[in-house]
Amino acid sequence: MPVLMRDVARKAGVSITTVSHVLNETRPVAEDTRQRVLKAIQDLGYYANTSARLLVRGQSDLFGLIISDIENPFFPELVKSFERACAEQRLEVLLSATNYDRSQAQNAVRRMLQNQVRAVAVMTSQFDADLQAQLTGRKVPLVVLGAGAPGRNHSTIQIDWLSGIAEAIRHLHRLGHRRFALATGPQDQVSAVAHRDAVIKALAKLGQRPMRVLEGDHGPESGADIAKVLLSARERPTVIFCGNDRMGIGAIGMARDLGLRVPEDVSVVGSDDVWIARYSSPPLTTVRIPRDTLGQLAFEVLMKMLHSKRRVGQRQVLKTALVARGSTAQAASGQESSGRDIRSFSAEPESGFAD
Amino acid sequence: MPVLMRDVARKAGVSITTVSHVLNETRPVAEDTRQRVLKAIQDLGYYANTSARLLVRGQSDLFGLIISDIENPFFPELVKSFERACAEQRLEVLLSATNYDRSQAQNAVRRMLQNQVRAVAVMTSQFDADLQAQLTGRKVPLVVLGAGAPGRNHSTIQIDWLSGIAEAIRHLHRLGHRRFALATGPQDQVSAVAHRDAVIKALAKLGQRPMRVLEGDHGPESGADIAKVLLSARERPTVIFCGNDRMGIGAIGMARDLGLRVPEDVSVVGSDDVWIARYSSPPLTTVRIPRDTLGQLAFEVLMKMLHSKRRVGQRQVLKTALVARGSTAQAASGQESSGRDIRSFSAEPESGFAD
DNA sequence: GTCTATTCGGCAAACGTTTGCGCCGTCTTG
DNA sequence: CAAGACGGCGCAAACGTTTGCCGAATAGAC
Repeated sequence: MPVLMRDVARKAGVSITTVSHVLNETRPVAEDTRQRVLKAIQDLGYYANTSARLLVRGQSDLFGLIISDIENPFFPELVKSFERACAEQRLEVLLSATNYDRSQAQNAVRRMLQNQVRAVAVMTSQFDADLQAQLTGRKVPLVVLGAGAPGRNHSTIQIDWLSGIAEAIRHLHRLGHRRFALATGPQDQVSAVAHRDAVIKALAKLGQRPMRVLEGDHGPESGADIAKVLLSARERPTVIFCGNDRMGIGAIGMARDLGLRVPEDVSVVGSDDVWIARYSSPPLTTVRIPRDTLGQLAFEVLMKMLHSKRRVGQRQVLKTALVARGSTAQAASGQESSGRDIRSFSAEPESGFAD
Repeated sequence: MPVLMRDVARKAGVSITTVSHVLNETRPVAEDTRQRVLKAIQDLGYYANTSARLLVRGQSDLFGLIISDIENPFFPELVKSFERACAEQRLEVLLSATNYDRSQAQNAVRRMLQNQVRAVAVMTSQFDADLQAQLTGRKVPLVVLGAGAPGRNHSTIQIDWLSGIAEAIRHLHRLGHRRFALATGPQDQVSAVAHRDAVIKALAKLGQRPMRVLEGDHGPESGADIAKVLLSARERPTVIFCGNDRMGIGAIGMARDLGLRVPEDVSVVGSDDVWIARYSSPPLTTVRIPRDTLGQLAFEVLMKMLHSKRRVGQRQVLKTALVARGSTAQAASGQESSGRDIRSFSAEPESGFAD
């Protein structure tokens, strides 16, 4: 039983044209007429039918946001900051998750196109050139966050992992750590590869190499599994550098289960700084990526693309930063020198933990 | 530059009618014609314009879901299970968050109505009778989760806090605990009140009363603040029973900061069983509310309402259950008898921690 | 060969808005 | 008092689909 504009018009004794103009403030209407119309709208609880409006306008008030997984605590904060930025311009957000599945990513794109979003921000690995092209081909401004090669038709906001990770590595190095192990995220995700490479590069700057590199799936269980392997080996690392906070928390839990103390026996570093990192025990040292800024920035980039004639892609870089907390400390003495000269450990990812 | 049905029709050499029928499988089309049309659709990358379709059909393929806050880790799992249930019936989900704000709740309702959702599930305290009426008045099937008085025009799925909480209390009582303190969520939220009442009732069954009841805001900081007050008092509780897991984790952190051991010196219980509860240290004992079932159930209730002529509201109850983990243990001896006869402590909420 | 049944597919009207165009009074100006 | 300007508003065409109705063509029955 929808209430239509004509109902409002009849009740206010005007034409639907006038109602429309009152609603959209798109041409002056005499004050008393205006009041009558507004009253009728109130009384009837009228809302404009979005479909009809969209159909004739050919343009929605929607910005799209495609993420990997709403359950991954990395994303909600991003979603919120993006939504906040949009809300300020009276824009709404159409959210879609890929759940790490290519076909769901395709589905997300379809949703965006069908709902005629004005622009789209994407942060997920399941987003190949084809999917990008489906959007850019329709002239939909697109910004790819975190991963993504720069292209002429879309913008990118890249995460400068190196800044924060180098800071973390220097910090640990100063604390005497020389035996670093790496628990990476799934290496079929661009961002996880970027993270891994940054760690290796930062280590290299200090003349170090990771003892071992093991691949997980970004879930806490995989962090625990990897920690178990690392910590039961003959030569234990003094630092486990994890691909995200959830793996870090899993690693801390496993260390405790193995009777080791964190950070006295082993330091653990996470990545992302999701809220829980502050409340684990010990609180997790991590590399923060500023998600509130990220959402805001993504929005601004899209706005700029919308308003410029030449829809050329921009490229931005967002710095990360070390957040030092309780899960890292001075290296246990007696180990710090022995690890100095590591010879035969591979820096290539080993398998066994990908999902 | 949208691709329209007429583009497809021209390319396939048929009328738009035929294209439509191919698309919707709404009347038989000769196989070769069908193939030509499908090919054209493929080649052009055509997607039906949702607005136009909606406008004529008068009905969308959308189910609405209104939650409080996407950053609250309670909700993502609910969202996902609801989405999964919908996806199986080829329905999409329109998600809106109130962010604990009445005007945003109103906004969410407007979105639902404007997008002509078929049905709506709501789980947030910011949802009064007026908002409900706006939906039910438009004959939109509505199910209210968790809180909500039953009504004739909408369904409810209530959370039976008592089942799980009583289990937890009995468990703790058997372990010798007699000094319970309560860290509740904000008491202007129906669900937080229900939770509190259930705890008090479960205690009463065993002839106990809470030593103190302090009100927080469901955030970890408030859990920490409350723990500080409780644990620095002369008479310490042996159990802090929290309104949700985040407060529980905050409480554990504070206990550690105060030099107390969990669970040896004080047991902490959370509520909800969000994923992080498993990975705190010690892992948090909690009262689980089955969110996957909840989303599924909400969907089924809505479907039933849609398909029955008389849109009368149903009422369901969902049981909770204790999940015993490492944050609870035997009460410290020497305290367990002294708390036996508590006299003068108030069981009414004290103020000072609401946001 | 005619008639009927059946298969296939097009025509055009709706869906609820927005908006260009234009009409009707009233006010201002000389 | 004539004429132009202007404020206030309505008419009707469009937006891209879906779908009831109908026509054309072919096949089958007699």
